[in-house]
Amino acid sequence: MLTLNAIRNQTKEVIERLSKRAIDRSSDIEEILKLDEAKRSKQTELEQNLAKSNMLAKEIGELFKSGKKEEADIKKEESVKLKDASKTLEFEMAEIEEKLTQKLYEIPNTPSHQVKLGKTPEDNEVVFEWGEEPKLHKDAKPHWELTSQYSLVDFELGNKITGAGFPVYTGKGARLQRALINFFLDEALNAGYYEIQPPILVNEASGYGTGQLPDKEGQMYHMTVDNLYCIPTAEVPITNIYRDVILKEEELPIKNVGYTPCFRREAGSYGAHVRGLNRLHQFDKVEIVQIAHPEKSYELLEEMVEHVKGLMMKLGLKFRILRLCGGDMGFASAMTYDFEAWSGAQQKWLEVSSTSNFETFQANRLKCRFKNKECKNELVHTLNGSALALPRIVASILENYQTEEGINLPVCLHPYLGFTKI
RNA sequence: GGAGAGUUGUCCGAGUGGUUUAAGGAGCACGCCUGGAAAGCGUGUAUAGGCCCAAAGCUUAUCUAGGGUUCGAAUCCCUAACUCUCCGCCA
Repeated sequence: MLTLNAIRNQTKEVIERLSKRAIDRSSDIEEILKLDEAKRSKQTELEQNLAKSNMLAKEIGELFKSGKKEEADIKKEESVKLKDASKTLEFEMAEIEEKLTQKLYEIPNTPSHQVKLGKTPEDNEVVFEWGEEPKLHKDAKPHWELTSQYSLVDFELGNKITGAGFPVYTGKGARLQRALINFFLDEALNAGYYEIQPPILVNEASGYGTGQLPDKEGQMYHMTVDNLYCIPTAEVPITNIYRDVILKEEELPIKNVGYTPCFRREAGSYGAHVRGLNRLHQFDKVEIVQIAHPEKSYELLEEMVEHVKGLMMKLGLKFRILRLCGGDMGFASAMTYDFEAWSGAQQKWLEVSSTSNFETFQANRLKCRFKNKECKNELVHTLNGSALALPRIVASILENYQTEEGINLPVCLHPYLGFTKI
């Protein structure tokens, strides 16, 4: 959620930055400003009333004490009248306030200056590309055939136990998963991240904190009996650690890493592009999260990008980095880099990481602040990125490293695997 | 799941309807004192808002949360969350 302060004091800049999402939000902003003003005038009126009531109550107390009951009764009547007036004002104010927050919730984050104006994925900028086209033999197969040929993933079995999109990893497939998770975690630890193992069910407040609620309610699995949600990403519990927290400036930046399974309903997406491991309801991901000083956040975003880059290079997978255009960015993001791994047999790019700076958008909802040099509380910036999401990495590895004699796994994984080849 | 007890500021802790404008203590910060430190003394010590160009000042709300009773609620009533103890169940 954008801060009212920004909308009020930097109106022009907010509208300008929002326009990069290829939608004009100026009328919404105008409405917010109007509602804000209306709310404030009601509030002033209400508070003056309350101040009077408080004074009267005190006077009545003193009159009672000195035994002047009749005078007290007169003041009582006055007080009752004031109270009615206050109730009306309070109601009116609450009504305006609700409209205001509703409107605020609907406004996406303002893209950073570096983000290009654009509407669709075609407008995204490729900022980096690395690796060579794998030389595959003529019978090279897509990963969903390899997984069944080598008994790595059983989609049918998952279908039986749970449903489509919940694969069962078996044998070397399961061990590859475990190796990747450990590799990603160790790499993050070496880069200075602190490991967290969070709950994978979260409450409503956490959903609101990172912005999954109310807008993306349909994306999460919801346990209605206990009103808990399955996390769609470790970002939700790990960032919510800092909900309602005031940090010391010297604690920043906080760098956390966590592995969790992730659950996404992905309602309405079926067909060829969800084949095999391309899109699942449950998948594994190692996530890096940073809580940053506002002046340092973009530097740290680049640092995170470098970290993910390093992972891809060690895995030896051809990949590219996109800086998303305004229209393709997530609702809460101010700037996002997507990493795409090349899938040699499918001949297409698969998104394997999304690394973003949310600036104060999440921090505002989370109420995560730090005490700055003037001892004032200031909102932090939050950042996160996948480092990395497993299924599509597995797909790329299997497809790109396949030979007629089997699949040669990346050297960096050997110590984690206990075997080198499938 | 059942029964009981609890939740007050950074922390401890007093407080059963009106000088609570949240006592007192500890911690922390600053100052005095000191050769330096401790002790001692003094001052300060939350959050979110509103009025205001701003500051100063004034003001509202916040004693786990949300409702209610009352002229007036930390205090009384209702609901919920959490913590502790005992019982039950359990990897």
